[in-house]
Amino acid sequence: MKPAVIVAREDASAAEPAYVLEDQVGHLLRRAHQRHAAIFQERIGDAQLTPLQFAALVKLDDLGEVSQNELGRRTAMDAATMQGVIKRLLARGLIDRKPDPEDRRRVVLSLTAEGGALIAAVMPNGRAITDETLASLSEVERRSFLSLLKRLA
Amino acid sequence: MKPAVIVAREDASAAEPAYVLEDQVGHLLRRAHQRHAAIFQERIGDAQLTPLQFAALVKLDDLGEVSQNELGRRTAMDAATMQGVIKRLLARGLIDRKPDPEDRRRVVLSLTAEGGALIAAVMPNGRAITDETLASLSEVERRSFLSLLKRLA
DNA sequence: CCCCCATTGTTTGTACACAAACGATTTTCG
DNA sequence: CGAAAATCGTTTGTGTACAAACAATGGGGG
Repeated sequence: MKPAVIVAREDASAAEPAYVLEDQVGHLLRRAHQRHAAIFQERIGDAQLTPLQFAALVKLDDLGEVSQNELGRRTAMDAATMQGVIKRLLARGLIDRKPDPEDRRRVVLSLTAEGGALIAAVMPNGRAITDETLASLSEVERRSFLSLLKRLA
Repeated sequence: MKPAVIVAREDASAAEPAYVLEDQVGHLLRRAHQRHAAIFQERIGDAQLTPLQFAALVKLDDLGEVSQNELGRRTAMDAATMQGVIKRLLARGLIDRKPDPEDRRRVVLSLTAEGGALIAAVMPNGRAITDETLASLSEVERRSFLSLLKRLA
């Protein structure tokens, strides 16, 4: 026999369920992102390369030449963050930077030969990082998770 | 009639599908986390309170008295990050800090009256932030997403 | 044509995030 | 017991992340 109504609560006198930090999206997103960053660092194969730097190189590889702000929009970085990322990639000689003759506010960014070689070399590691991050999910669960996550972002 | 094999590729000569930045878990986690942080800031109701500070206050409210490292473990912050968070909460008088008589390495943290009042006041906003972050998903999708996300984190 | 307004890139200041190294304790185990 | 190992909190250095304010340039609409 089954009771007509089941009431399960942390505290029977509480009007609302408890606020459990570990169950909040924000906390879980932060921890998942932390874990991914750790996997990235361990597997990318270049100790100096960070997730944002990798993203910038991937996009430059896709797009060829772009302005700094444009690249920022494509990689979801704001202008101030972009500043630092670009500075470090320039210092390593992975990207090139020149003024745009058609718009003197702009600078045009592109990969150097070294940047191109590096991104080609570490791209497979990028795939492996994605796989390992999702390793605890089945193929079906991964697809479902990614599709839901995309709708949140 | 159905062909025996379907091969769909970005580039017929490529051995692997393209690496699309926008489809990678890492990028999506980062963007979802960014969006959540923006919603948090706009809705928490206290301009100075950050997600980590909120998390620390929530946990202190749960636990009563804890050491600094213990609180760090419960909120997924490392010791160095904790340092800054604690410093700012102390400066605002939201938490209290005293040496542990039983272990001279430790300091014991707890909420002050103000800290307790603040956390009680903004807790409902915390719930609203979670709701708004997940607003684009149905009830079933939310449960599914959170359960998958928890397994990743 | 010219002024307003948007865009581009830069700087400064605050707040995570973590590695690495440190001194001071406490615990463990030979 | 006493030395080695672990834990606790701190500091320093690098790298995101974003708000806010800024100068320079570009694009329109009156």
